[in-house]
Order: sequence, then C-alpha cells, then structure tokens
Amino acid sequence: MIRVVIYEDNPQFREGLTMLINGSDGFSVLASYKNCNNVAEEVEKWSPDVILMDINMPGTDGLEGLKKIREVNTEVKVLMLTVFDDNKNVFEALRNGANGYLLKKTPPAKLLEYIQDATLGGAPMTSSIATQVLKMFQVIPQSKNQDYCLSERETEVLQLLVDGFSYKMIASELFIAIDTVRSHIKKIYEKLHVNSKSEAVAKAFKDKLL
Amino acid sequence: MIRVVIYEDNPQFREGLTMLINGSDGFSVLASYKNCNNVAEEVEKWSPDVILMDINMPGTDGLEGLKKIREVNTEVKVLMLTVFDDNKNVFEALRNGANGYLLKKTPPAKLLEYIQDATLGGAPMTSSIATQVLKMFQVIPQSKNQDYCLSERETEVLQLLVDGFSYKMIASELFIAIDTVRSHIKKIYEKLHVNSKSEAVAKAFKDKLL
DNA sequence: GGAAAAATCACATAAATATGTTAAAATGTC
DNA sequence: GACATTTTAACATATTTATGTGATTTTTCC
Repeated sequence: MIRVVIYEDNPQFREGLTMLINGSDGFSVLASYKNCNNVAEEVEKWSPDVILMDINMPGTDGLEGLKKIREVNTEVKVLMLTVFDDNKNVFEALRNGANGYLLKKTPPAKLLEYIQDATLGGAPMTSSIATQVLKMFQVIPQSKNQDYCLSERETEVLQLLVDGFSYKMIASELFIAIDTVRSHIKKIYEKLHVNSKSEAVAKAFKDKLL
Repeated sequence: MIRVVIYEDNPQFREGLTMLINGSDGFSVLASYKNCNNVAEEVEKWSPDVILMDINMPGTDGLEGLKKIREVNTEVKVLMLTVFDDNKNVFEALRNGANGYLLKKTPPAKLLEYIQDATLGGAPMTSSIATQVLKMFQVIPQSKNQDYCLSERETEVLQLLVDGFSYKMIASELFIAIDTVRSHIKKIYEKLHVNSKSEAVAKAFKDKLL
C-alpha cells in the first residue's frame, strides 16, 4: 500500500486527486492540506511514502514546503505538481531534493504510474520537464577543456597561487629558490596568455585547470 | 512507425533487440551495427527516430559515438544502454545530449515503452539512474550564499579585479583616483578576510560572489 | 537635523610582483 | 650521444600591491 499526503490549495483539484488515489488499489491518501504552513509536523505525523506538492499555494508555497520537508525527512518521495513548466522552479525543486515534477494536466492513469515509479526510486517527469532537465545538463558545465600544456611543476605552482600563497611561501613549500618560483610563474603566464597573478588565478577557475 | 538504429557489439544481444523491436507493432529496426566507427554517415543515411547506443564497445565507444551523432544531428533521440550505472558515464552522456539512459536488464516491455517515451520528448531512465541524476542536481550548486555585505561600489571593484584590471586601470575605468581604488580594495579585503588580490579573486570564484 | 555608512582622495613606505637576460643541471626521447 | 624540455637558479629593475593614517564629501536613514 502506497501512502500519500497531498498539498494543494484548489479544493476541487484536491478532492479529485484524493478520490482518484483512494479509489485505486494499492494507494491511499492519508491526509490533504491546502498549504504548507505546518508541513514539518504533518509529515512527521503521517510519515507517508509519497507527497504530492503543488508549487503555487498561498502562504508557504511548494518550494519552501519542500525545503522544510527535507530538513526533517530525506526519505519521503516528493512529487511537485504545477500548471506551468517554469524553468527556474524546476531547477530549484530538483536542487532541493524533489523526486519528480509533473504537470497538473497529467492523465489520472499516468499519475498513478508516476507515483508508483517514485516509490521505486524513479524520477517521474512530464516529458516537457524531462526535456528541460536534459538541457540543463548540456548547458551547465561546458567544460572547455583547453589544454595549456602546463608541466607538472607548473601545475603545482599554479595550484599554490590559487590557494593564496606568495612567491616566498611557494618557494619554502616546494624547497626551491624564490627565483625559481619566478621562472615557473613567468612560464605559466606565457602559456595562459596572462600577465598577473590574479588573472592566472581567474583563468584557473574559469577553465577548471585544477 | 518508430524507426530505430542499434549500436551494440554483442551479437546475441543485438539480435535479441532487433527481434524484439521488429516484432512489435509500430516499431522497426532500420539497421544495427557492432561499433560506432562510421556512426555519422550511418545516421545521416537512415535518419532514424531513435538510436539505441551501447556504452562499452570496441573501437569508437558509445560516448564518443554520441558526440559524433550530435555533431551532425541534434534531433534524433539517443538512448544509452549499459550494464552498470556508472556515475561518471551517466553524467558525460547526459552532458553530450543523450535523451535517456537504460540498464540492459530492462525488461522488454519496458524497453519498448521507454523508446516511445523518448520519441515523445521524455527522458526515460532506469530508476537507479534517475536517482543518480537527482543527486547530481543536489550536489552541483550548493550555493553557499555567504554574504560578505560588499557595497555596490565594492562589488564593482571586485568584479574588475577578477577581470584582471590593475589598480590604475580600475581607477580610469571608474573615473576615480587610484587612492580611492586602494581604499575600496582595503575594505574588500577586510570583509572577505583576505590580504592579497589573488586571494580575493579566488574567493570570488569559490563563493560565487559575482 | 544628526548619526552612520559609503565613497572619495592624499601621502608615505615596505613588500610583493612582473619582466628581462642568462645559464647550469636534470630528465626524457629518438 | 644528441636534442628538446623541464627544472633549477642568479641578478637587476620598474611597476604594482599592501598597509597605515588621515580627512572630506555624499548618501542613507531614523
């Protein structure tokens, strides 16, 4: 038996969901609420398997509700429900530990399937949402793996620069003369096409050299 | 009719897939190959709706194959197939535009459903993979929004430091005296608890201050 | 209107950095 | 062994940066 708690401000939709789920074998609604104002206590009280969470609600909204839930419970599966597939909300929800993201227009049969999918460790998403999620992956880390051919020693020195070491400190850290440090850094600047320490540090971060 | 091309080095598995798909209404296998050595031409030739792509293959493997496909075709849905849910491969595949990621042990009925799901814009994933993807979202941007209370002007100056400007350049950029730049930077160092330009730059990147 | 914070500028000085030139070992490769 | 690359190092010098101690003007906010 999959035990569900619902957060949804619209009374009709809330009732509809409850009837659908209670009317299906293997599913039962433990409770439903019209906002997340007391979500922490409610989740602790019922300890459901799945929570259906509307995003747009008066008072504490779905995203904040999700955060509060995750502060007290990382096990329960939380499926976000929304009318629009708003990019920013999707990202925020997944970042805060949502297990799935569904549009409200999802047909009832699919919804039940998705709920079950979530309990099995899946990440059910409406296809338009799934498309967005895939795009996020493609955008985020366009790791421009430019290779500047830094030698081992040069990489080491650059790492220390990034860590905030002065020439003097690097010299004593690596047991070499400060003039040698200078030499290395000069070479590093050439290879990275920069001419100051802070530019080199910035480039190291931007191009993920370390 | 959903038109499929298969890349899979194991002959048995390749044959099994082909028979399964060809034997199902609404699906047909256009071709199957045992490596990705000529993937670009093959995809252009068949222009399939869906490609099933094994990750581990001799010669050009699935990940490289995926990259080559995306260079010539961004429309075709590519589903990655693998025995293991290896974290790094999942990430690399999604980053390079895979549309889904399935374990080979996926039951035949599910597999057909997933293929269809992909054509409809979904992102079909085995639940263990889905779990990993969700975790990636939670890990990536742990935005430790530490607020160092930099003023507007200070933020501006820090930005220019990060961009590699010297004090002199900042002064002329902002139409202020170099001594004023010094004052701002001194204040910035205090607030960030650092005492050199490169440390400030590094901190700006680490804490995503800009 | 007055207190607090932010932004502006000046002068001084020690320390650190950038740049140039040069060159001897050490290491790796064909 | 010859060659290229890397690592090491010294010396010189101009520029930049870090730090201190003031002080004046704006802006903000109650």
